[in-house]
Amino acid sequence: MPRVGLNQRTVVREAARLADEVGTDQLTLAALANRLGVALPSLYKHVRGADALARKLSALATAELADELTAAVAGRAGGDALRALAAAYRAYAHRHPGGYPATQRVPDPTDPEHVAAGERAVGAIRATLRGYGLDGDDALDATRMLRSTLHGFVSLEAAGGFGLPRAVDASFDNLVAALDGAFRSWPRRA
Amino acid sequence: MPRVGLNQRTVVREAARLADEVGTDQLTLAALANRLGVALPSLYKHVRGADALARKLSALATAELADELTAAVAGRAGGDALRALAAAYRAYAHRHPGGYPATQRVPDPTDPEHVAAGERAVGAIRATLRGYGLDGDDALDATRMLRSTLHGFVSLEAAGGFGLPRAVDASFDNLVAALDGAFRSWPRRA
DNA sequence: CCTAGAAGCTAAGGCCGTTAGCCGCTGTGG
DNA sequence: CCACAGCGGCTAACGGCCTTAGCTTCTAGG
Repeated sequence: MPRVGLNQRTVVREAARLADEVGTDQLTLAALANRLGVALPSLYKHVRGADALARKLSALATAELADELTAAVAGRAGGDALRALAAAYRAYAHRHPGGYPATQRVPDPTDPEHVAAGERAVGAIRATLRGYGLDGDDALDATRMLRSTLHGFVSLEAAGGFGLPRAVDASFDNLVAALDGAFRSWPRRA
Repeated sequence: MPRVGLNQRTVVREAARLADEVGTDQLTLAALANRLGVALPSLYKHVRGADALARKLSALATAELADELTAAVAGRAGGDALRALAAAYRAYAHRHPGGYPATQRVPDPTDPEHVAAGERAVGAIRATLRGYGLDGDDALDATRMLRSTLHGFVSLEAAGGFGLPRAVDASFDNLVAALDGAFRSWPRRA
Protein backbone atom coordinates (compact mmCIF):
# COMPACT_ATOMS: atom_id res chain seq x y z
CA MET A 1 0.00 0.00 0.00
CA PRO A 2 1.80 3.09 -1.21
CA ARG A 3 1.22 6.00 1.11
CA VAL A 4 -0.30 9.10 -0.31
CA GLY A 5 1.06 11.27 2.47
CA LEU A 6 -2.07 13.04 3.57
CA ASN A 7 -2.52 15.14 6.63
CA GLN A 8 -5.40 17.09 8.01
CA ARG A 9 -4.36 20.26 6.26
CA THR A 10 -4.26 18.65 2.82
CA VAL A 11 -7.55 16.91 3.37
CA VAL A 12 -9.33 20.09 4.42
CA ARG A 13 -7.81 22.14 1.61
CA GLU A 14 -8.87 19.60 -0.98
CA ALA A 15 -12.32 19.50 0.57
CA ALA A 16 -12.50 23.24 0.10
CA ARG A 17 -11.51 22.96 -3.55
CA LEU A 18 -14.01 20.19 -4.11
CA ALA A 19 -16.77 22.14 -2.40
CA ASP A 20 -16.08 25.10 -4.68
CA GLU A 21 -16.25 22.88 -7.72
CA VAL A 22 -19.30 20.76 -7.01
CA GLY A 23 -21.15 22.64 -4.29
CA THR A 24 -21.40 22.18 -0.57
CA ASP A 25 -24.18 19.63 -0.75
CA GLN A 26 -22.20 17.50 -3.19
CA LEU A 27 -19.15 17.58 -0.94
CA THR A 28 -19.17 14.04 0.31
CA LEU A 29 -16.54 12.01 2.09
CA ALA A 30 -16.80 9.47 -0.70
CA ALA A 31 -16.11 12.05 -3.39
CA LEU A 32 -13.30 13.56 -1.36
CA ALA A 33 -11.64 10.20 -0.78
CA ASN A 34 -11.95 9.42 -4.44
CA ARG A 35 -10.40 12.75 -5.33
CA LEU A 36 -7.50 12.14 -2.96
CA GLY A 37 -6.91 8.65 -4.35
CA VAL A 38 -7.71 6.94 -1.10
CA ALA A 39 -10.39 4.67 0.32
CA LEU A 40 -13.15 6.44 2.23
CA PRO A 41 -12.39 5.13 5.72
CA SER A 42 -8.79 6.31 5.40
CA LEU A 43 -10.03 9.87 5.79
CA TYR A 44 -10.91 9.05 9.37
CA LYS A 45 -7.20 9.01 10.16
CA HIS A 46 -7.18 12.77 9.55
CA VAL A 47 -10.69 13.94 10.27
CA ARG A 48 -13.15 12.74 12.88
CA GLY A 49 -16.01 12.50 10.42
CA ALA A 50 -18.19 14.47 8.07
CA ASP A 51 -19.29 16.95 10.69
CA ALA A 52 -15.77 17.64 11.89
CA LEU A 53 -14.69 18.16 8.29
CA ALA A 54 -17.44 20.72 7.85
CA ARG A 55 -16.20 22.55 10.94
CA LYS A 56 -12.62 22.54 9.72
CA LEU A 57 -13.76 23.74 6.34
CA SER A 58 -15.62 26.55 8.03
CA ALA A 59 -12.51 27.53 9.96
CA LEU A 60 -10.44 27.59 6.78
CA ALA A 61 -12.96 29.58 4.78
CA THR A 62 -13.54 32.03 7.59
CA ALA A 63 -9.80 32.64 7.90
CA GLU A 64 -9.50 33.22 4.16
CA LEU A 65 -12.41 35.63 4.16
CA ALA A 66 -11.02 37.46 7.19
CA ASP A 67 -7.67 37.86 5.42
CA GLU A 68 -9.25 39.30 2.32
CA LEU A 69 -11.52 41.66 4.23
CA THR A 70 -8.63 42.86 6.35
CA ALA A 71 -6.48 43.46 3.31
CA ALA A 72 -9.30 45.29 1.56
CA VAL A 73 -9.84 47.85 4.31
CA ALA A 74 -6.18 48.37 5.13
CA GLY A 75 -5.24 51.97 4.47
CA ARG A 76 -8.78 53.07 3.66
CA ALA A 77 -11.48 54.84 5.62
CA GLY A 78 -15.09 55.89 5.35
CA GLY A 79 -16.89 55.20 2.11
CA ASP A 80 -13.68 54.01 0.49
CA ALA A 81 -13.24 51.34 3.11
CA LEU A 82 -16.89 50.36 2.91
CA ARG A 83 -16.80 49.94 -0.85
CA ALA A 84 -13.57 47.96 -0.70
CA LEU A 85 -14.92 45.76 2.06
CA ALA A 86 -18.17 45.09 0.25
CA ALA A 87 -16.40 44.33 -3.02
CA ALA A 88 -13.98 41.96 -1.29
CA TYR A 89 -16.83 40.21 0.51
CA ARG A 90 -18.80 39.64 -2.66
CA ALA A 91 -15.71 38.65 -4.61
CA TYR A 92 -14.90 36.00 -2.04
CA ALA A 93 -18.40 34.60 -2.28
CA HIS A 94 -18.10 34.46 -6.05
CA ARG A 95 -14.70 32.85 -6.06
CA HIS A 96 -15.64 30.31 -3.39
CA PRO A 97 -19.23 29.22 -3.95
CA GLY A 98 -18.64 26.19 -1.76
CA GLY A 99 -16.47 27.87 0.85
CA TYR A 100 -18.57 30.96 1.37
CA PRO A 101 -21.56 29.25 2.99
CA ALA A 102 -19.15 27.59 5.40
CA THR A 103 -18.15 31.01 6.70
CA GLN A 104 -21.63 31.46 8.11
CA ARG A 105 -21.41 28.52 10.48
CA VAL A 106 -20.89 29.76 14.00
CA PRO A 107 -17.27 29.11 14.97
CA ASP A 108 -16.50 25.98 16.93
CA PRO A 109 -15.70 27.23 20.47
CA THR A 110 -13.21 24.41 20.98
CA ASP A 111 -11.16 25.45 17.96
CA PRO A 112 -9.14 28.57 18.85
CA GLU A 113 -8.12 29.24 15.25
CA HIS A 114 -11.72 29.10 14.16
CA VAL A 115 -12.81 31.52 16.85
CA ALA A 116 -9.94 33.86 16.05
CA ALA A 117 -10.80 33.82 12.34
CA GLY A 118 -14.38 34.77 13.11
CA GLU A 119 -13.22 37.62 15.30
CA ARG A 120 -10.85 38.88 12.63
CA ALA A 121 -13.63 38.92 10.04
CA VAL A 122 -16.00 40.83 12.29
CA GLY A 123 -13.07 43.03 13.28
CA ALA A 124 -12.60 44.18 9.71
CA ILE A 125 -16.25 45.17 9.59
CA ARG A 126 -16.14 47.00 12.89
CA ALA A 127 -12.98 48.81 11.83
CA THR A 128 -14.77 50.01 8.73
CA LEU A 129 -17.67 51.32 10.79
CA ARG A 130 -15.34 53.05 13.20
CA GLY A 131 -14.48 55.22 10.24
CA TYR A 132 -18.04 56.51 10.40
CA GLY A 133 -17.63 57.46 14.01
CA LEU A 134 -19.85 54.64 15.21
CA ASP A 135 -19.21 53.08 18.59
CA GLY A 136 -20.93 51.07 21.30
CA ASP A 137 -24.43 49.88 20.57
CA ASP A 138 -24.53 51.92 17.39
CA ALA A 139 -21.49 50.11 16.06
CA LEU A 140 -23.05 46.79 17.04
CA ASP A 141 -26.32 47.49 15.28
CA ALA A 142 -24.56 48.84 12.23
CA THR A 143 -22.32 45.78 12.15
CA ARG A 144 -25.36 43.57 12.21
CA MET A 145 -26.94 45.52 9.41
CA LEU A 146 -23.83 45.40 7.28
CA ARG A 147 -23.34 41.70 7.81
CA SER A 148 -27.01 41.04 7.11
CA THR A 149 -27.06 43.03 3.92
CA LEU A 150 -23.86 41.62 2.48
CA HIS A 151 -24.72 38.06 3.43
CA GLY A 152 -28.26 38.38 2.17
CA PHE A 153 -27.19 39.81 -1.13
CA VAL A 154 -24.57 37.23 -1.96
CA SER A 155 -26.83 34.43 -0.75
CA LEU A 156 -29.70 35.50 -2.95
CA GLU A 157 -27.33 36.04 -5.82
CA ALA A 158 -25.79 32.58 -5.41
CA ALA A 159 -29.20 30.97 -5.15
CA GLY A 160 -30.26 32.57 -8.40
CA GLY A 161 -32.81 34.65 -6.55
CA PHE A 162 -32.24 37.69 -8.76
CA GLY A 163 -33.96 36.53 -11.88
CA LEU A 164 -34.43 39.81 -13.63
CA PRO A 165 -32.11 40.96 -16.35
CA ARG A 166 -30.87 44.20 -14.76
CA ALA A 167 -27.20 43.96 -13.98
CA VAL A 168 -26.60 42.68 -10.50
CA ASP A 169 -23.39 44.68 -10.30
CA ALA A 170 -25.30 47.93 -10.57
CA SER A 171 -27.75 46.85 -7.89
CA PHE A 172 -24.86 46.02 -5.61
CA ASP A 173 -23.22 49.41 -6.20
CA ASN A 174 -26.44 51.14 -5.27
CA LEU A 175 -26.82 48.95 -2.22
CA VAL A 176 -23.37 49.89 -0.99
CA ALA A 177 -24.08 53.56 -1.67
CA ALA A 178 -27.28 53.30 0.35
CA LEU A 179 -25.40 51.66 3.20
CA ASP A 180 -22.85 54.46 3.08
CA GLY A 181 -25.65 56.98 3.44
CA ALA A 182 -27.23 55.02 6.26
CA PHE A 183 -23.99 54.81 8.22
CA ARG A 184 -23.31 58.51 7.72
CA SER A 185 -26.58 59.42 9.36
CA TRP A 186 -26.58 56.71 12.02
CA PRO A 187 -28.22 56.43 14.53
CA ARG A 188 -31.70 56.54 13.06
CA ARG A 189 -33.96 55.48 15.83
CA ALA A 190 -37.54 55.08 14.71
CA MET B 1 -54.07 -2.84 5.34
CA PRO B 2 -56.22 -0.05 6.66
CA ARG B 3 -55.87 3.03 4.52
CA VAL B 4 -54.70 6.21 6.15
CA GLY B 5 -56.24 8.39 3.49
CA LEU B 6 -53.29 10.54 2.55
CA ASN B 7 -53.04 12.89 -0.37
CA GLN B 8 -50.33 15.20 -1.61
CA ARG B 9 -51.71 18.14 0.34
CA THR B 10 -51.66 16.32 3.67
CA VAL B 11 -48.20 14.94 3.04
CA VAL B 12 -46.73 18.33 2.21
CA ARG B 13 -48.43 20.05 5.12
CA GLU B 14 -47.16 17.46 7.56
CA ALA B 15 -43.71 17.78 6.04
CA ALA B 16 -43.87 21.50 6.75
CA ARG B 17 -44.84 20.90 10.37
CA LEU B 18 -42.10 18.34 10.76
CA ALA B 19 -39.53 20.65 9.21
CA ASP B 20 -40.48 23.38 11.65
CA GLU B 21 -40.12 20.99 14.56
CA VAL B 22 -36.89 19.21 13.74
CA GLY B 23 -35.21 21.42 11.16
CA THR B 24 -34.90 21.22 7.42
CA ASP B 25 -31.90 18.93 7.48
CA GLN B 26 -33.69 16.47 9.77
CA LEU B 27 -36.73 16.42 7.50
CA THR B 28 -36.36 13.00 6.01
CA LEU B 29 -38.79 10.84 4.09
CA ALA B 30 -38.28 8.16 6.72
CA ALA B 31 -39.25 10.48 9.57
CA LEU B 32 -42.18 11.85 7.61
CA ALA B 33 -43.51 8.38 6.79
CA ASN B 34 -43.14 7.41 10.41
CA ARG B 35 -45.02 10.52 11.51
CA LEU B 36 -47.82 9.77 9.07
CA GLY B 37 -48.07 6.17 10.21
CA VAL B 38 -47.12 4.76 6.86
CA ALA B 39 -44.23 2.82 5.34
CA LEU B 40 -41.64 4.96 3.59
CA PRO B 41 -42.25 3.84 -0.01
CA SER B 42 -45.95 4.64 0.36
CA LEU B 43 -45.05 8.32 0.21
CA TYR B 44 -44.10 7.83 -3.41
CA LYS B 45 -47.80 7.49 -4.22
CA HIS B 46 -48.18 11.16 -3.37
CA VAL B 47 -44.79 12.73 -4.00
CA ARG B 48 -42.23 11.93 -6.65
CA GLY B 49 -39.37 11.79 -4.19
CA ALA B 50 -37.37 13.80 -1.72
CA ASP B 51 -36.50 16.55 -4.17
CA ALA B 52 -40.08 16.98 -5.34
CA LEU B 53 -41.20 17.16 -1.73
CA ALA B 54 -38.71 19.94 -1.10
CA ARG B 55 -40.09 21.84 -4.08
CA LYS B 56 -43.66 21.42 -2.90
CA LEU B 57 -42.65 22.51 0.57
CA SER B 58 -41.04 25.58 -0.94
CA ALA B 59 -44.24 26.38 -2.82
CA LEU B 60 -46.30 26.05 0.34
CA ALA B 61 -43.99 28.14 2.49
CA THR B 62 -43.64 30.81 -0.18
CA ALA B 63 -47.41 31.09 -0.45
CA GLU B 64 -47.76 31.39 3.31
CA LEU B 65 -45.09 34.07 3.46
CA ALA B 66 -46.64 35.95 0.56
CA ASP B 67 -50.01 35.91 2.33
CA GLU B 68 -48.59 37.31 5.52
CA LEU B 69 -46.55 39.98 3.77
CA THR B 70 -49.53 41.04 1.71
CA ALA B 71 -51.74 41.22 4.79
CA ALA B 72 -49.10 43.20 6.66
CA VAL B 73 -48.79 45.97 4.07
CA ALA B 74 -52.50 46.19 3.27
CA GLY B 75 -53.78 49.63 4.16
CA ARG B 76 -50.37 51.01 5.04
CA ALA B 77 -47.86 53.14 3.21
CA GLY B 78 -44.36 54.56 3.57
CA GLY B 79 -42.50 53.83 6.75
CA ASP B 80 -45.57 52.22 8.28
CA ALA B 81 -45.77 49.69 5.50
CA LEU B 82 -42.04 49.06 5.65
CA ARG B 83 -42.07 48.40 9.39
CA ALA B 84 -45.10 46.13 9.10
CA LEU B 85 -43.55 44.23 6.21
CA ALA B 86 -40.25 43.77 8.00
CA ALA B 87 -41.94 42.65 11.20
CA ALA B 88 -44.11 40.16 9.32
CA TYR B 89 -41.12 38.82 7.43
CA ARG B 90 -39.11 38.25 10.56
CA ALA B 91 -42.08 36.84 12.43
CA TYR B 92 -42.65 34.28 9.70
CA ALA B 93 -39.03 33.21 9.87
CA HIS B 94 -39.31 32.81 13.63
CA ARG B 95 -42.54 30.87 13.51
CA HIS B 96 -41.37 28.62 10.69
CA PRO B 97 -37.70 27.83 11.20
CA GLY B 98 -38.02 24.90 8.82
CA GLY B 99 -40.33 26.52 6.32
CA TYR B 100 -38.54 29.84 6.01
CA PRO B 101 -35.38 28.51 4.30
CA ALA B 102 -37.63 26.79 1.78
CA THR B 103 -38.95 30.18 0.69
CA GLN B 104 -35.53 31.03 -0.67
CA ARG B 105 -35.48 28.25 -3.21
CA VAL B 106 -36.09 29.64 -6.68
CA PRO B 107 -39.65 28.72 -7.71
CA ASP B 108 -40.13 25.66 -9.86
CA PRO B 109 -41.04 27.05 -13.31
CA THR B 110 -43.24 24.04 -14.02
CA ASP B 111 -45.39 24.71 -10.94
CA PRO B 112 -47.69 27.67 -11.64
CA GLU B 113 -48.77 28.01 -8.02
CA HIS B 114 -45.17 28.14 -6.91
CA VAL B 115 -44.31 30.81 -9.45
CA ALA B 116 -47.40 32.81 -8.52
CA ALA B 117 -46.54 32.63 -4.82
CA GLY B 118 -43.07 33.97 -5.50
CA GLU B 119 -44.48 36.82 -7.51
CA ARG B 120 -46.96 37.68 -4.79
CA ALA B 121 -44.20 37.81 -2.19
CA VAL B 122 -42.03 40.09 -4.31
CA GLY B 123 -45.16 42.06 -5.18
CA ALA B 124 -45.72 42.93 -1.53
CA ILE B 125 -42.17 44.24 -1.33
CA ARG B 126 -42.48 46.26 -4.52
CA ALA B 127 -45.79 47.70 -3.35
CA THR B 128 -44.11 48.86 -0.19
CA LEU B 129 -41.37 50.57 -2.14
CA ARG B 130 -43.85 52.22 -4.44
CA GLY B 131 -44.92 54.12 -1.36
CA TYR B 132 -41.50 55.75 -1.43
CA GLY B 133 -42.03 56.88 -4.99
CA LEU B 134 -39.53 54.36 -6.33
CA ASP B 135 -40.01 52.97 -9.80
CA GLY B 136 -38.15 51.31 -12.63
CA ASP B 137 -34.52 50.43 -11.97
CA ASP B 138 -34.63 52.25 -8.67
CA ALA B 139 -37.46 50.06 -7.45
CA LEU B 140 -35.62 47.00 -8.64
CA ASP B 141 -32.42 47.91 -6.83
CA ALA B 142 -34.29 48.87 -3.70
CA THR B 143 -36.22 45.60 -3.82
CA ARG B 144 -32.99 43.70 -4.02
CA MET B 145 -31.59 45.63 -1.08
CA LEU B 146 -34.68 45.07 1.02
CA ARG B 147 -34.82 41.37 0.26
CA SER B 148 -31.09 41.04 0.91
CA THR B 149 -31.23 42.82 4.23
CA LEU B 150 -34.26 41.01 5.57
CA HIS B 151 -33.08 37.62 4.41
CA GLY B 152 -29.58 38.20 5.69
CA PHE B 153 -30.78 39.32 9.09
CA VAL B 154 -33.14 36.44 9.73
CA SER B 155 -30.62 33.96 8.35
CA LEU B 156 -27.85 35.17 10.62
CA GLU B 157 -30.26 35.29 13.52
CA ALA B 158 -31.47 31.74 12.89
CA ALA B 159 -27.91 30.48 12.53
CA GLY B 160 -27.01 31.98 15.88
CA GLY B 161 -24.66 34.41 14.17
CA PHE B 162 -25.53 37.23 16.56
CA GLY B 163 -23.68 36.06 19.60
CA LEU B 164 -23.52 39.24 21.59
CA PRO B 165 -25.96 40.02 24.35
CA ARG B 166 -27.50 43.19 22.97
CA ALA B 167 -31.12 42.64 22.16
CA VAL B 168 -31.61 41.52 18.60
CA ASP B 169 -35.00 43.23 18.50
CA ALA B 170 -33.40 46.62 18.99
CA SER B 171 -30.87 45.94 16.26
CA PHE B 172 -33.68 44.98 13.92
CA ASP B 173 -35.62 48.14 14.70
CA ASN B 174 -32.59 50.25 13.91
CA LEU B 175 -32.02 48.29 10.73
CA VAL B 176 -35.54 48.98 9.55
CA ALA B 177 -35.20 52.64 10.46
CA ALA B 178 -31.97 52.82 8.45
CA LEU B 179 -33.70 51.19 5.49
CA ASP B 180 -36.50 53.71 5.77
CA GLY B 181 -33.96 56.51 5.59
CA ALA B 182 -32.22 54.91 2.65
CA PHE B 183 -35.42 54.51 0.67
CA ARG B 184 -36.46 58.05 1.39
CA SER B 185 -33.31 59.40 -0.19
CA TRP B 186 -33.03 56.87 -3.01
CA PRO B 187 -31.37 56.91 -5.51
CA ARG B 188 -27.93 57.26 -4.01
CA ARG B 189 -25.58 56.61 -6.85
CA ALA B 190 -22.00 56.50 -5.76
C1' DC C 1 -72.19 -6.57 -7.84
C1' DC C 2 -67.79 -6.20 -9.98
C1' DT C 3 -64.11 -4.33 -11.64
C1' DA C 4 -60.35 -0.90 -12.28
C1' DG C 5 -57.41 1.96 -10.20
C1' DA C 6 -55.65 4.03 -6.08
C1' DA C 7 -53.21 3.34 -1.90
C1' DG C 8 -50.99 0.69 0.84
C1' DC C 9 -47.28 -3.10 1.57
C1' DT C 10 -42.59 -5.99 1.28
C1' DA C 11 -38.29 -6.86 -0.91
C1' DA C 12 -34.18 -5.43 -2.75
C1' DG C 13 -30.42 -2.43 -4.27
C1' DG C 14 -27.42 1.63 -4.17
C1' DC C 15 -25.02 5.35 -1.91
C1' DC C 16 -23.22 7.33 2.23
C1' DG C 17 -21.13 7.55 6.79
C1' DT C 18 -19.18 5.10 10.54
C1' DT C 19 -16.70 1.60 13.19
C1' DA C 20 -13.63 -2.34 13.82
C1' DG C 21 -9.78 -4.55 12.98
C1' DC C 22 -5.82 -5.81 10.08
C1' DC C 23 -1.19 -4.89 7.76
C1' DG C 24 2.75 -2.66 5.83
C1' DC C 25 5.53 1.52 5.44
C1' DT C 26 8.65 4.67 7.75
C1' DG C 27 11.54 6.95 10.67
C1' DT C 28 13.87 6.95 14.90
C1' DG C 29 16.75 5.02 18.97
C1' DG C 30 19.94 1.81 20.17
C1' DC D 1 22.43 -0.84 10.46
C1' DC D 2 18.49 -2.66 12.21
C1' DA D 3 14.40 -3.35 15.18
C1' DC D 4 10.25 -1.89 16.31
C1' DA D 5 6.53 1.35 17.44
C1' DG D 6 3.19 3.79 15.50
C1' DC D 7 1.06 5.96 11.70
C1' DG D 8 -1.44 5.68 7.48
C1' DG D 9 -3.36 3.02 4.55
C1' DC D 10 -6.70 -1.13 3.60
C1' DT D 11 -11.06 -4.47 3.67
C1' DA D 12 -15.25 -5.93 5.83
C1' DA D 13 -19.47 -5.06 7.75
C1' DC D 14 -23.45 -2.41 9.51
C1' DG D 15 -27.09 0.99 9.63
C1' DG D 16 -29.63 4.80 7.60
C1' DC D 17 -31.68 6.85 3.76
C1' DC D 18 -33.69 7.11 -1.00
C1' DT D 19 -35.50 4.76 -4.80
C1' DT D 20 -37.62 1.22 -7.77
C1' DA D 21 -40.25 -2.98 -8.68
C1' DG D 22 -43.91 -5.56 -8.04
C1' DC D 23 -47.59 -7.43 -5.17
C1' DT D 24 -52.18 -7.01 -2.61
C1' DT D 25 -56.19 -5.01 -0.91
C1' DC D 26 -59.49 -1.48 -0.32
C1' DT D 27 -62.85 1.47 -2.46
C1' DA D 28 -65.65 4.00 -5.58
C1' DG D 29 -68.27 4.19 -9.82
C1' DG D 30 -70.75 2.04 -13.40
